[in-house]
Amino acid sequence: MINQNIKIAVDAIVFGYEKGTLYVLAVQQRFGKLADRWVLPGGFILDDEPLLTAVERELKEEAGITVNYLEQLGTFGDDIKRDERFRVVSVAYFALVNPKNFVLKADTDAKDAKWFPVADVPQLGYDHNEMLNLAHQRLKSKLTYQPIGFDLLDHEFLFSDLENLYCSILERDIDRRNFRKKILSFGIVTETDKVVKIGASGRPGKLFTFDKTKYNRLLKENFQFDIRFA
Amino acid sequence: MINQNIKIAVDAIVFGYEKGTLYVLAVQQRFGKLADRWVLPGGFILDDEPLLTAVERELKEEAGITVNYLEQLGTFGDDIKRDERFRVVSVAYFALVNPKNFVLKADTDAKDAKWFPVADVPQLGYDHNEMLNLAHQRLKSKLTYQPIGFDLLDHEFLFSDLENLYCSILERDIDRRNFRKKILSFGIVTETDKVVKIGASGRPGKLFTFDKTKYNRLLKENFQFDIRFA
DNA sequence: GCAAAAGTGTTACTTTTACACCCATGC
DNA sequence: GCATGGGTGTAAAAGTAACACTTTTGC
Repeated sequence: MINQNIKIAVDAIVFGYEKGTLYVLAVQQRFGKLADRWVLPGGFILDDEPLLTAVERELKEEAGITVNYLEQLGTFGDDIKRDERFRVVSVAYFALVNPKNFVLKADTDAKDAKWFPVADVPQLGYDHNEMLNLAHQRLKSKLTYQPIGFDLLDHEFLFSDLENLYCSILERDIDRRNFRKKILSFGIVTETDKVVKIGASGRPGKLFTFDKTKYNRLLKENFQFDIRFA
Repeated sequence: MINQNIKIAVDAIVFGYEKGTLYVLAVQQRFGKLADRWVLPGGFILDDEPLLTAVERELKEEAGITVNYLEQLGTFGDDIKRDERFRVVSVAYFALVNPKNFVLKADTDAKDAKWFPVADVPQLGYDHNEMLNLAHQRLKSKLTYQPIGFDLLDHEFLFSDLENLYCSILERDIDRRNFRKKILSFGIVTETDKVVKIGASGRPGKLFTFDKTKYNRLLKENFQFDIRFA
């Protein structure tokens, strides 16, 4: 049997969105050489634990959250000194959550857990800024060909929320009329009969929901979600 | 220091294309419980070896090839019994090569190395059919938004070669005129002054090359390669 | 009545699709 | 001269982009 002296970890890049700002979750290490440094949530996997389970466990333990969307991003194992203690290969996961749904609470390994605006993230430990950059790119491109924006919003949202999410994450202006037309043409966003008003002034707007069931049905018929325009 | 009893491997899904057929490279195991079984080329990584280097080494050792294109596909580590001997997490790589450029030669660990038509692959060891399926999907989708088809063809090729590659891999008909117009409009395919004739009859065709330098230049100016049509 | 956000259509332009005939060669 | 594969243009249709005014509400 072969001998190998490498450890396997998972790390998660968890994005949250609120009022025009994109955030990423970081935790402050309690122990070790990088104590007090901010890093992405993550940790070593257990011998009998699937990778996905490990990420979910770490997110629960280190920040007290359960995400809406989770997919593998990529594995970091080319730099054999990415952890200076010993060799660690890390499988990075890309996750989305609505920050409103949770109060962050650091637990076991983490001293603190916090949302940082992606535009203003400190230097993180290990190669975690690199992971974050990759995830950020993935988020931007995925937003245009998969309806993942809804995983960052409330279950019921205003059309302007969706529009602002796209504008701020993609960092460009979007024509409100064309955007609404396009999204509605897919038929995966449903108008509720609720009307709300946010703030002190302005006309109240209707609330909408994302119809995931319908989306999954359409997928089978070769439907392609696609929003790439000015 | 934490204790972990998990091994890390890499595996490669190497696609080759020739005369309208898509092939995948498999090797026959020489040792162990799966001796004689066909599997994807791959193996355990060394303690001080980057993942990418490990894949390249295994491809060299087990089949004697060097690929044209290599990227990470994904990491398989959710099924903790995917290798029945002990737990192995495997990082799968997606690779493209022109089969004409090499004569396969099995070496060290592999008893034999062989190209199988993707449409007619035997039952492979471990979860390698699953990896192959994922890679096959990736190939199909990537073909439409990245100019990777050229890595499967000769350096100089006929337009009909490119067209047939797209038709056969995407499994649909393509309008020759529209296809040529679109590809040429990108300006990344250059006409050489060579003219060749293949087979016994028909008008000779011009040879073309893919201008990678120009493609990379265009990428910086936000160029988007994109071929999705009937 | 005014400030603020929601809601709504039309037109020009660009891109995509559909489609068929002539050309060069070997036999 | 015919069989085989290479090379080419145009018109209809669809989709995208650009653009501004009216509505509802709170103050």
